[in-house]
Amino acid sequence: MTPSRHSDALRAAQLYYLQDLTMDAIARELRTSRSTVSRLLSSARESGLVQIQIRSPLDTGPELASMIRAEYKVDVHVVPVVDTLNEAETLDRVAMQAARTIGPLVDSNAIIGVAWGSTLSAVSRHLTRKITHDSVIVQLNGAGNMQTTGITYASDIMRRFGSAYGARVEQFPVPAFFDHAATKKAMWNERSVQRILQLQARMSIAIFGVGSVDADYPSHVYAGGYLDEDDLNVLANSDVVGDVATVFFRADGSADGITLNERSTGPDLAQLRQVRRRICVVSGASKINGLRGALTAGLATDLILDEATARRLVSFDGVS
Amino acid sequence: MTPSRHSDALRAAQLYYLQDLTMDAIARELRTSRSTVSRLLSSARESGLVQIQIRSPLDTGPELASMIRAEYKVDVHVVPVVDTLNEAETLDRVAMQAARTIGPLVDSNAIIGVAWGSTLSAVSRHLTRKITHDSVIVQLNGAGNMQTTGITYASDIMRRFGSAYGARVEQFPVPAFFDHAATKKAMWNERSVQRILQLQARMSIAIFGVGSVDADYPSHVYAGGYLDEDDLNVLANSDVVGDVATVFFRADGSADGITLNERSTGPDLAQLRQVRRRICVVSGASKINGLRGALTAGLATDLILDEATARRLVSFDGVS
DNA sequence: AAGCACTATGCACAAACGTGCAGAACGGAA
DNA sequence: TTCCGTTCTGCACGTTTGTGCATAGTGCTT
Repeated sequence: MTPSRHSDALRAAQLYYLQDLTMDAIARELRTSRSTVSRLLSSARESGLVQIQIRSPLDTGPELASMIRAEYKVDVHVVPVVDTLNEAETLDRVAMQAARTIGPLVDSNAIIGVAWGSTLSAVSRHLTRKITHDSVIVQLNGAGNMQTTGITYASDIMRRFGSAYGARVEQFPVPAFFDHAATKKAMWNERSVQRILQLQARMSIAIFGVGSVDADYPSHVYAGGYLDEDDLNVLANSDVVGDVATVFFRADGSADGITLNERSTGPDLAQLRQVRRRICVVSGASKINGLRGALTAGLATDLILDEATARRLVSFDGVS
Repeated sequence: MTPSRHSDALRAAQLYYLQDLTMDAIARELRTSRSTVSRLLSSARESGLVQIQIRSPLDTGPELASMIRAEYKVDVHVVPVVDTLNEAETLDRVAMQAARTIGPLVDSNAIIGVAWGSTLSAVSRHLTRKITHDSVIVQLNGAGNMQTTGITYASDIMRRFGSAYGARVEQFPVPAFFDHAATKKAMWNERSVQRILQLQARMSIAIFGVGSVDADYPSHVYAGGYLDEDDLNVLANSDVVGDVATVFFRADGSADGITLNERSTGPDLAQLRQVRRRICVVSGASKINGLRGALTAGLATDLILDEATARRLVSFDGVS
């Protein structure tokens, strides 16, 4: 009974959230049982019919969020955590809040660029549904590596985004890094690749994590067989601090002359900065160096991170 | 303890609405009692920190809302009502939903034009707080009449808007109608009046009800001593169907040649149509004729009305 | 320092809510 | 029509949440 059920859900949501009736009262109004109303409301939230968002006041005293906001000119969402939480639990919380924060930003006709990695994977698992039209999810960078084509991992993430927002999914079926810059150049002229690149150029939202070269638990990129020994050595001996979508940068935000980027498949930083809404999700204080670089480079317009990392971000700034 | 209390509220709201923790769990995390958390969350909702909104899908089958939307090109919010409700209860519901719907549209630096009348009065009583900066509430039309200066009534409405959004309030201290068009012309050149007019010209949101000449319970305008016998007779014998902010119009949406408007203090229809967001709130099916005129005139971008009126609106259209 | 007015807190109880479960209703397929 | 699988519904129970009240805390005045 999808037709009337949907409109019942809308009605119930209006009465509950907009008029503060109790479920009991709504049940009487809809001539059904209270439990059904409870379920209608669940499905209304579930399907994105009801949107709950938290607008952190932009001016709250000298707090973490506002300090970071002032320093880096980004919209900050600090996820509260308690120190008894471990890495995985923290990631889960951050991902959940990120998913819910992204929801309201997504709209019809959006082109949403999505990177991959453990952070994005976690986020994708917590997305709340929201019905949109003619939206597209486009993969930001290739995911193939020397062992696998990377299909399953990255495409699961993409697929979850797609189904949460009812959007078309456009994969980017190339390796994360080419072995030879020349191959990349050649591929970039292929029409199948051009199509993806042109979508990327028209992105209205980009969502990504950051990799940090010196993280305690190195990101997929640094550990997952994407780069060989030589590459890793070069990285370690350079002043690269991290990456976004497999594009590397230094602490000062610069990326020029980093040869690895010539073989990488992610959007270059200048192009990324063109995107109206660039959402960076970070969990785990050990990513701090990569994060600072990304912020300095102006890669993000919105930052969602856990409290512990936020604290380190500002204390570092104070020291330096 | 406003500083930490506020940030506790934010934290609680994030944990509750964004991460689905129970209040109990949040209480432990904040080292306080569950009841305090309950109260923190109340105040977070209360103060507009948490925004709940319902996005009615724009494409739901052949329903009331979408029929009206298609016909008049407005964003429609139909307020569900049961037929056991009387006029006053319906108005209350509509007003409540209107207030909550308006909330998310208000933002910092907004200039919000507000009319007066029983509908607006009801709406003003249900506004939810939302902190904004440098917003202004500006009165759309004068409220003085032959008995009183209209100060208390209209200014209560304005004041409530102002305090809900933390906005400056700009009253319009003139009568609703001048006795002589010439006086209006003269006053319109006064600098004190000019200031208000210029604010009105820069409005980003306008909120108003409609008056209908043949309503069962005539609006304030037609009954409150704003117009004398002669005026009312002229109206009754003309083809005027209603008014918005004391500016009259015909069923076809036209207003040219209606002499009363030359003495009225509301913004003329062309000017009103310049406003980006024009929110019309209507409760009570007897206002149908005025409403149709207003919609035909393209005065509203958003319409909030009760279900019964919505139903009559489309059935009329079907018949004619 | 004491007194006072006001606000915030936790307790305890009542109200409101979510959900497993069993039965009803529905929608094909035979 | 009957059967079976699926979905929807209401009940009953346990959990979660709101709130009046007494108490503790806070800041301001004298």
